[in-house]
Amino acid sequence: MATSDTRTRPVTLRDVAQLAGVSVATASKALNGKADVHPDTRRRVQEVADRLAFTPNSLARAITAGRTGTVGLLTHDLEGRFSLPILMGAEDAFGAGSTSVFLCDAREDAIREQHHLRALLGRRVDGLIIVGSRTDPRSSLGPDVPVPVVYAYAPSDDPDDASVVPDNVSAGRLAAEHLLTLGRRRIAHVSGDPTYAAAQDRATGVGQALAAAGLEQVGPVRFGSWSEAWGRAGVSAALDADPGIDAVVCGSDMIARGVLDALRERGVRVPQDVAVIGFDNWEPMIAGSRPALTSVDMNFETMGRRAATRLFSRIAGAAERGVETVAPRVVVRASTASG
Amino acid sequence: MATSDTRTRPVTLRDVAQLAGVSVATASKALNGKADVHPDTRRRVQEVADRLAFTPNSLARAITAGRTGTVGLLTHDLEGRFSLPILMGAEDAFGAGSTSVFLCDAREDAIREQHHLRALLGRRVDGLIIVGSRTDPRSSLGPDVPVPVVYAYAPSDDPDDASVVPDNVSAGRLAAEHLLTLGRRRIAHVSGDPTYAAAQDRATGVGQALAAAGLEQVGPVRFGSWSEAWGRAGVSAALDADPGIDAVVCGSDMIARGVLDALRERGVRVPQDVAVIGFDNWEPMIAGSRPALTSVDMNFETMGRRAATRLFSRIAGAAERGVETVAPRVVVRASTASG
DNA sequence: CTGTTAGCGCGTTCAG
DNA sequence: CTGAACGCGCTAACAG
Repeated sequence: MATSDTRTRPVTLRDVAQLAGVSVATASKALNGKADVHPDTRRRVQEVADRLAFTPNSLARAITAGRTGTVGLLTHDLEGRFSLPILMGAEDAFGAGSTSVFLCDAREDAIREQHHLRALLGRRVDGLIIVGSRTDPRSSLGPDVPVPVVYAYAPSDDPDDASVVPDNVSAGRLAAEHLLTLGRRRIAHVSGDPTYAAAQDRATGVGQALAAAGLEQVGPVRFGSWSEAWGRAGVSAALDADPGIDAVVCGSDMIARGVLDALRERGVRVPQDVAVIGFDNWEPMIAGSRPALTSVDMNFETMGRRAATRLFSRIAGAAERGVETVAPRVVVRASTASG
Repeated sequence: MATSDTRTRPVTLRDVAQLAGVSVATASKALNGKADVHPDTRRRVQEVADRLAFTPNSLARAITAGRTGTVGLLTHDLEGRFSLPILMGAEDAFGAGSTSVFLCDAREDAIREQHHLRALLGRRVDGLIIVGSRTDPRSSLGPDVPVPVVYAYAPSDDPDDASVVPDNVSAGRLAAEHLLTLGRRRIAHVSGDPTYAAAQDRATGVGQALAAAGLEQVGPVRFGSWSEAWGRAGVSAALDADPGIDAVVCGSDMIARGVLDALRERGVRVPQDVAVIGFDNWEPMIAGSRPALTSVDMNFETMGRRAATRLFSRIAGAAERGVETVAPRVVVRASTASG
């Protein structure tokens, strides 16, 4: 039957050369746009290659080139909230085609990380992007990895490594400044798990902005967990303590979602009575919120692009080290609409 | 120290052999556990390899082996809702280590798909998994792809291809049967975009279960969009038309989330007055819902494992063709708790 | 302009 | 038990 040739050996350059009646070297030069090939010859070779659907074997090419045109993306972010945008940014930066990305999920497990690391190095990736699951510094892979490494989202604890991280302090500042711009003066902050650097950093940023405006935050930062349930509970506690609150900074969009629900149920109007802002600009949370939620976007795609770009520089031999932050931006929606 | 040469060329088998004072062949045999090597020699080679952190070059190995130990996962699912669980299932099935996965995002774009396809084939992947963004059949890559292909989530329109898809008809049936088990008899169905096969299939399943129980659905299937807003609007319309509804099947967890909110705001108690069930068991939606949402899990990870397993069979030469469905399961939570 | 030769890193014969 | 030689697919350097 037709499937007899199931294992059709892929077409090689040799096949093309043979059918075009030239040597492999000539065929190679013709297809790679090198000089010193007669136009006619080039065209003929090109034609045959197309007809045979010839795909050059990158592996063989890699042997001599010394580079495989492949990078590894080793993530610990199970759900892909950070790693997918980063992957997309990286794909963009690498320019479709010349570089491909191996994605491995280490699931917060050092053993698995080690394992994938070996697998990736064995496949001779040209470089590695390591994505953490929180913004707290993580242990460096060390200087003995034979390829350049860039850490994304979670920085390496070794300042000599290259890291690209979101700027949560700026994000906090931006959030508070946005509320201040609207004329809000009695601002509370309901955040998530206080063991997360992201929670602390955002709180720091909020504090800076308020201090700069000569204001004090209404009540302490109410830390809890990264959940809607906590958002509901946290804002209730805040309102009970200080009914005069006119804005709430929420540690994440999920928390904001809970805050919005609780406010609505208490009959507090958003944004007229209280303005609400979240962090992450996470579509699934934003989409259903009432009113539509203003949020600080951490620009993960940019982070991916930057990580990829820095990795490229390092692959090319540049020194590239230290932590680079990615500036966030406020996406304004109804929950802080002026008026 | 050694790190002076930043671009430390990866250690090759030759290096190991030299330092161990043996030939490459001996080193190879020693490290690969082949017979006919003196135990002492083996140990010495092993030691040197460890000391040098030698990682065998899979690329070179692939040359002779004819297989690269690499598969491509080409997805159109931007957000990773399907492709990430599938990736994880695939990683599991491949057994950590021997096989790595190239993940590419084609973003619903045929050009990009073609492009990534070439890149993957050029890297000589042993096989491909193609993940669609909806369960509607997609055009086959055709028989000319030189490696085995398995389609996941979206089946190929060519029955000779191998596909692994969620069983949405069963899912609909399971959902309705679950409600029937609870004693609910007046069941409405609020679903999403009717152009999606998933919406139609789930509706079909619901209809089958009701018919089998000798019941009629309360009102038509209310199609709309895959959004919370539509969930709120849809259930309101349903209730206005038929106040006696005692259960609602929701086309997705997002819709269910909207339905729950609308019911609560109307003073309808869940599950006492109306039971609610969704589809997908999507954690971000489930987490914040009040009460906790019962949902039909489509078992994406299983889908990934099955896709990987079938791909393996095909790589090994098996015939493997046709569409395989993955059975869903109901995850019961408070929104349908009995009592 | 084109063909020949060498070699990349590794596994695999096949002689020693 | 060991080592030299071959080949995988391709490109670079050199001859013609």
